[in-house]
Amino acid sequence: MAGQSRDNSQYVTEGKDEDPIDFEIIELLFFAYRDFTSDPDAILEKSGFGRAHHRVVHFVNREPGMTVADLLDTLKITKQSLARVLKQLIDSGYVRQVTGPEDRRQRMLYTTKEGQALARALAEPQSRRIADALAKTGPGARNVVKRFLTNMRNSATG
Amino acid sequence: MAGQSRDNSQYVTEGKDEDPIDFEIIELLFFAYRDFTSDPDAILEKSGFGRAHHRVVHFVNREPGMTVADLLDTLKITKQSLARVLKQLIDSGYVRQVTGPEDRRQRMLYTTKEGQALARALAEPQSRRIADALAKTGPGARNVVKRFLTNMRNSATG
DNA sequence: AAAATTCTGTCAGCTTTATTGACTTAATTC
DNA sequence: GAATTAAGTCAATAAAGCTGACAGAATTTT
Repeated sequence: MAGQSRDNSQYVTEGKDEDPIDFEIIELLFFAYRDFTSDPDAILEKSGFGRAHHRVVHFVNREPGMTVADLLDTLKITKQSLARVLKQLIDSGYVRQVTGPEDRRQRMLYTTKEGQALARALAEPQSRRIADALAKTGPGARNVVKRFLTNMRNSATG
Repeated sequence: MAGQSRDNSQYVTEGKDEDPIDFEIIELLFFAYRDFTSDPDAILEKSGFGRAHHRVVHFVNREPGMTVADLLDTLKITKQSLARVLKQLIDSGYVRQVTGPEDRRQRMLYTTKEGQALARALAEPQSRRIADALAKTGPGARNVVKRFLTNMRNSATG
């Protein structure tokens, strides 16, 4: 299978009788998301936390009082995976638990003030990146992007 | 939620009149990307591969003849991380290496026919998801989304 | 020609984030 | 009272990344 001046025509199956694949947007999504998630990493490193902590702080902050089961369902990870991360956040004072007022088996989750500040600090560069990108894209971009992203979800219906 | 009022003043550098944070699009991006990447996972599981393999096959397929260094630069991972994944793909017959015709230290990477088929199979559900989402979003969506995603990248200039 | 650098590959060990399975405690429901 | 549920924990494992160190082959510089 040698060397130079190979016959590469075998690889050019692109666009024969097959459906075209939207490689362009697939790649744009990959790069956009990679850079988007790189924003908070510097902050997380200082706290000794990782992306898993980021997600937990974010969602608890967004939906105060959510239970552990709620969080598991949102993140779609296992209880044991969450346990480590959640414990660290609680021990560090970013998240606290309150026994459910109706069902006392439940633990309702809340961010502390520090947790809120952390969530905000992490979201801030991401929010700025989004705002800049939308501004560059033009008026009306926000609405289109919002609808597109919503439609990309599994549960999207319209 | 009766809080013990601990001294939480450490992180409270930003007060009440803060910039609004675009939590909405941050979350939409998270969910959209999570579901988007979940598409190929079923296929990968059958092959015994993971997302790392996916990325390698994808980019080698998109840019045939790219060198190992090119790939490292694209993926932004280390040589040692790539090594494991790349070796498995070569051993399984999805990717092959050709000694660089000019610089013989280089290894130019190509997908085999099987590699092309795999790349296509992985991209297909993602492409369909994108097409459906764009169609639901409306005419002109593709262009707006493309510009937005481009602008989300670190290197974006306009 | 010799030395330095570059491209690739590999060994060894570590970290983060996830997994499954099994079990416990406490609280609620049947 | 028994069964179920919410949460927590212990143990073992896996995927995918990391750093550091080193080696072979090829190229470039001196």
